Amino acid sequence: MDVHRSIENKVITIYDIAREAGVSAATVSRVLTNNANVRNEKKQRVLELIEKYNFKPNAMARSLSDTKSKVIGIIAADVRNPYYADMFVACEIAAQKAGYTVMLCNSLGEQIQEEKQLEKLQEQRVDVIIQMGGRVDDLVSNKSYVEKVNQLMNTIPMVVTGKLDGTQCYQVQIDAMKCMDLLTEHLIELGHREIALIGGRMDVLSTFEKFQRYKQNLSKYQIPFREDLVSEDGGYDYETGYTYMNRMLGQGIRPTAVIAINDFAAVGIVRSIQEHGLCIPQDISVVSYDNTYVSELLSPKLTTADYNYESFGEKLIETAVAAIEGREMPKIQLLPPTLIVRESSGRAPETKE
Amino acid sequence: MDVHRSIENKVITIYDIAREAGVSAATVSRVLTNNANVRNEKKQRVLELIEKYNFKPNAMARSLSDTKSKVIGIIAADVRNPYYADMFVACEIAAQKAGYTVMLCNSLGEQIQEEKQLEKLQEQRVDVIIQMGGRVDDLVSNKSYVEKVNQLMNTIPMVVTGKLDGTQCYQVQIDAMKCMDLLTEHLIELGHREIALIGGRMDVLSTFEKFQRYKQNLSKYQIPFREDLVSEDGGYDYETGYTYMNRMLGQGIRPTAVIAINDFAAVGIVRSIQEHGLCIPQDISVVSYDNTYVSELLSPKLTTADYNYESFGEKLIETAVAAIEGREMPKIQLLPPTLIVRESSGRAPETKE
DNA sequence: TTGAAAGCGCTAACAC
DNA sequence: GTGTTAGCGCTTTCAA
Repeated sequence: MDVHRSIENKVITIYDIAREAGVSAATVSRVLTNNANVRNEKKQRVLELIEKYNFKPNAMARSLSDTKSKVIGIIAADVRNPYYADMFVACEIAAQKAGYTVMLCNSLGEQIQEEKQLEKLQEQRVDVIIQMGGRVDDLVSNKSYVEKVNQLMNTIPMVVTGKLDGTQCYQVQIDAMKCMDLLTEHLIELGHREIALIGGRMDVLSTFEKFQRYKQNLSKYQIPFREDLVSEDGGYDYETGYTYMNRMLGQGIRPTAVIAINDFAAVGIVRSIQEHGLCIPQDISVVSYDNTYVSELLSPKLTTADYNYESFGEKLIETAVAAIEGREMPKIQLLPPTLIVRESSGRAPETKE
Repeated sequence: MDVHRSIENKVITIYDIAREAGVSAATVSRVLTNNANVRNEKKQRVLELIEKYNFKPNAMARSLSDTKSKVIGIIAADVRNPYYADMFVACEIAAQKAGYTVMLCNSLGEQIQEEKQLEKLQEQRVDVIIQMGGRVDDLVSNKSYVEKVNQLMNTIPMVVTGKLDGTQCYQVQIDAMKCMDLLTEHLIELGHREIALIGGRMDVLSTFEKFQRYKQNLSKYQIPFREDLVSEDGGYDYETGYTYMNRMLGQGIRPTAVIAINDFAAVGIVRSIQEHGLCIPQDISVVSYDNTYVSELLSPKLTTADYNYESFGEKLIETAVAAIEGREMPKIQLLPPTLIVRESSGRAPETKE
């Protein structure tokens, strides 16, 4: 017994509208979709009734009929991470502009979840799936996931923020190398030559690329690479930054600058440095990736690489919509980051120059 | 021309399965829904084909047929705020357990957006709508929004994290008064008697309640209420905390403790205090609301009121599902907060005792 | 310009 | 147990 659908409140359909307007359901549909001519007089009558009853066409019925749901499925690693939250909201806004609705699923680091989400979105008959984070970040793509996706892509196109080798997913990525260039060049210009790199796992594509680029950049400026200035595999959280920085400082290793793999790691790094009685940026500069709001909350505020989430979202949706419509798009699109200089980076200490 | 649906990859239906299994579509449907007996032999044949073709039933068709979409619409103010992100993820997890999918919309502080989202979710024929933040936070509910919601509730039940006077929405709220009790009692026990309250707007229900309770608690402990220790209407962000604390300290007003309206405001307050050369908690204690991860990132880590997002999400979904099924539920449910003591609160300075 | 009718893919009532 | 049938609410030919 559904209390929310009493007799006087039955949910109304185009047939109800049609009957009262003295036209056929087809005609009501025509004014709804607005892609066929209807005599103005009738159109007005229909419009008034729609208004009167606050009629909203049933999206399920519509998509059943034209096999397009007008919804974009999004799988994110975790929206509680502001990086994904920023991207998701940017996508939502862009999608709305394009006439689409989004449906968000969080995989929360669970590989099984990712596959379940894929299936769920498939059941919902979303028109396209965008995946950000998770398996698509892997340096070497997971075989069974690739198979799953390939199977799915027989019917639903996908766009990812990383890659998925062996699939035809569209890739919209931030230019990780360029990010590293921005950060290292900024530091080197400030006179730094002992630059640490902390956080991140090497089996993550973007991290791996950053690490490679870091080495290239050092050698470009004739700075020797030092094993003791980079963390072995770590994570992307506060703990990672805090632990590695503590270890480094504890061993008497004193870089003049630290590149954190993201804003969270940076927070841990900053805390460790401050607890060691050192000042940022006077003694040590700290820079990072992502430019989430965390970088503005911290004291000092962080110098960080920004991705321009708004245009990232737009590009993602643009690509997704193009994929739906079967229009050609480049398989890989790289987005340029920009550097946001704040308080956490400064000239290298005198003694080091 | 849909490139993703070539001939060999047509999306298959129960009819395809039925034909190949030599049974009727109804039988396939029966094994799908699993709520009618099917001879085991046939069942197996069907199951194998489902597996073979990786068949996923079309959720649109299903909901069209039984007028239940099994999706829960969620309107949040802004998932980029960790408070909402935590709640959303908790809801998503609870919803999945209950066999539901969630659809998230962010209103982003736009009143028009809120109404649009309502309509969109209505079109999607979600089974229930949960709104967290936005108009449901208003101390005095917006007339036209109430009307809109009442209209909607003829067909779709709603549950809100605040209230909507003049509607029959289910309310699942955090006990704001209890929150304030926790914080003030903690501070008073630590010997504080000059307790400031910073941030928040008085036209927001929970803030208003906190403010009232703050006054009650002071009087309960015979502490005089001082106008100069509370901010007039402010916001819920870093700036608010920073600005008000600066003003207070600048005017020579020196509370021994500050209650921030949320973690973000707390960050601004902490920074202001530190910039004035004061120590937390030795000179001034700072406590806040929400226990988002921000409270752990900050230095010192914040003492804050926690809401147990997991059970909040569960309660929200439980109520939503009950509403869908027409089961009785209390119209108002209050969730008890708990106090998380970290580094930012300590005994009041000696001179003040 | 408009209506009749078929169909989108599924569920459920009804027979057998 | 299982098939037949009738919708669910919309869009879209096809005729008129």
